[in-house]
Amino acid sequence: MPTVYDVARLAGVSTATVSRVMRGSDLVRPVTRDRVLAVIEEVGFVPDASAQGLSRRRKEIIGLVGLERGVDETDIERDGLLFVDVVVHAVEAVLRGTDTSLLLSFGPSGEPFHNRIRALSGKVDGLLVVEDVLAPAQLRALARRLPVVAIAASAAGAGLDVVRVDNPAGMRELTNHLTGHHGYRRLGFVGGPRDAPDAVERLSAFSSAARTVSGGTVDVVPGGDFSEASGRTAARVLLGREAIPEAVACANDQMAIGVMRELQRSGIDVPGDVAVTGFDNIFPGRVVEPALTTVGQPVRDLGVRAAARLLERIEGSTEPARAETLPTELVIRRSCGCPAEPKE
Amino acid sequence: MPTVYDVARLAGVSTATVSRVMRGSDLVRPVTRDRVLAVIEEVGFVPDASAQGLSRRRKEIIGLVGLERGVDETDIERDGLLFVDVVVHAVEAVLRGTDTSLLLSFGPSGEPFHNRIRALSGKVDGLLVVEDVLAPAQLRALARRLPVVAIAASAAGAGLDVVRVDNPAGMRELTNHLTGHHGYRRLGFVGGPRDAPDAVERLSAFSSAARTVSGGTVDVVPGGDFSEASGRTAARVLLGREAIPEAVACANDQMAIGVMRELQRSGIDVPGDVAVTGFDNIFPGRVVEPALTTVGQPVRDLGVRAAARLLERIEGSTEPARAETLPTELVIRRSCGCPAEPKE
DNA sequence: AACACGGATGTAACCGCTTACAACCGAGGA
DNA sequence: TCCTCGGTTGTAAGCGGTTACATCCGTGTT
Repeated sequence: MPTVYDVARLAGVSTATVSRVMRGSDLVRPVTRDRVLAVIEEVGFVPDASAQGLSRRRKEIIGLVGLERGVDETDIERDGLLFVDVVVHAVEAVLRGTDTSLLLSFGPSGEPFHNRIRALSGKVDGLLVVEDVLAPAQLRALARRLPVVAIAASAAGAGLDVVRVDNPAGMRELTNHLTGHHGYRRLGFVGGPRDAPDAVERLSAFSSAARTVSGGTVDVVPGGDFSEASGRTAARVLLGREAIPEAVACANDQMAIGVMRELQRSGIDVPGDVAVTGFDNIFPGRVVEPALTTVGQPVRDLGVRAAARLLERIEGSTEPARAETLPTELVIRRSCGCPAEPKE
Repeated sequence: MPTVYDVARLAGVSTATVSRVMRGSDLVRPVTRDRVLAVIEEVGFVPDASAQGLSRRRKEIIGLVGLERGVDETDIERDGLLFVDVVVHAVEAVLRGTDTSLLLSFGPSGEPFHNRIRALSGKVDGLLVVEDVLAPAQLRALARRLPVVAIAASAAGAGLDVVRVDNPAGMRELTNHLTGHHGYRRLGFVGGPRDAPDAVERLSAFSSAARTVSGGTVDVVPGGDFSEASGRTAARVLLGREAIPEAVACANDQMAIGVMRELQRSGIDVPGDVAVTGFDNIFPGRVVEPALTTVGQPVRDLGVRAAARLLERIEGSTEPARAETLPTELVIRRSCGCPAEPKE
């Protein structure tokens, strides 16, 4: 691999000049610049990022760490992809306008992954942390070492930048639709993983909203893992109850799809006998039968805002840390009992 | 940020010893090691990866570059996620057992992205290239600079490691099912992007297989972009034909779903009037009505094998470059005209 | 003609870690 | 007692860029 020294020698200049050309400095005579560029092109010189990073104290890399949920490989392949991947693509899109790249790492929360993240922190200029991969204390320790922005994390706590979605508002809106517009009273809820703050927030918002209407009851099936399979399991649990709720809300769309399919398999009509709703507004929810009523969240924006914020921090922004909450949107389709939408 | 020098001073040893402790060398007296570790823990020392990389000539980072297709952000969010993301997760899973991390970058093929990749090559020890992001010549130039493994690339050409899927075999098997088992003769095909070698291979395999049966004709609608929306567009094109094919195969599942939905919207029964099939076996294909008959490909394995191969190359393996072809699997569900599967 | 000045270029120190080699130390052997 | 030897630790030279500072050179001044 050619180095600046090789280029300098071949172009008959010093390494300083080569470096100046690479970085686009304007105090190089055009004729010199061209000579250097020609050599660079000829030998295919690409600067070593480690050397640059060491010298400039800037690696031009940010990291993103998130949870890897499915234990079953097939699950990962089929179900687990949506949330974090959308965030990744959004972040990458923001980075496309800069010189920095995205390093990523997934893992199950726990000691080994924590160590991995620690080592990773030596490779990057800043870190995006998705959901609760780290305990609050660990997160805070990390944030002392380098800029950190949390995405969809519960640890809104003091002095941390967080970007998240307004789960309570979305859930309230959905609940009002179910209890107000449709008049359902006996409600059910299929919960998600405990380490997903989103899931926790959704459940509590649903419960409290549901209980404000007179006669509203909530039958909670906890402990899903956001997969379609766990939705089916939850449906079986509900089928074993004395009375099945009139409407079942789920902590995310995939579980909702699982619930619907399992109910249908048992001859129950959705939404005729039981209404089912999701949360997230992912693609499959549009194509299932009946189409899924859900709450849409601006996942992509989540990534965009978090990336932008992190870049500012890396640039040295010192404005106080702040939690940014993005709005959700109720998406009414047919699984709640509403008629088919006119459009489409 | 504390450095080895700080740690060395505080522990009363030399930087060499600190380094030896960090790297787990066995020629450090246990008592010394413990003292050093205590200091490391206390000051929260994390080695700077740039300095390590420079010194060791190893960055412990590999890159993955792939195409970003959807121009429309919404499309990306809803449709575009599956193939490359599965690969990413698979690669990441392999890396989890090592000290190396994954750097990734997406972009539309073209000059700007090529430059980005070039710069990126200074940050990594090796590169995974998904589909045809680069022209063969560029790919080859890259491969001269550092280890490269191509995934699902057409450039099987000389001297390049490639891991891919046996599209022709899968397509042949599917075609045989349609023409043999079901006896369809007037066939249609909805093609994918020209820069997706998979799409190209699938089309040509389908065409040649279909034409080997007597009376087999193929009505090709080219130029889809793998999105559901482009499937709908293709369906509209087919609806404008004098005669709609008896069976329409699509270059991927998402387009197949689009085709089905658009046909159904026009009152056409699938599979009663027209059979539709996909390719990929993604999650939504299982939940649509009718469930989609498709060809499953081991996307995850693609990532796993490619990552493993790249790591070997980085370790210095000099065995000759080789193309590895993974098998596909016919997944029969209902959209081809077969009755519902007994199980599930 | 001597001199000041500013633009272009070169010199060399430094970024933080690794590692070849040197130095040191205590124990065992002659 | 002196030497050898193996195990432990220290010294210092890189790794490949960047950049503060020094140097050089051609003009314009006086």
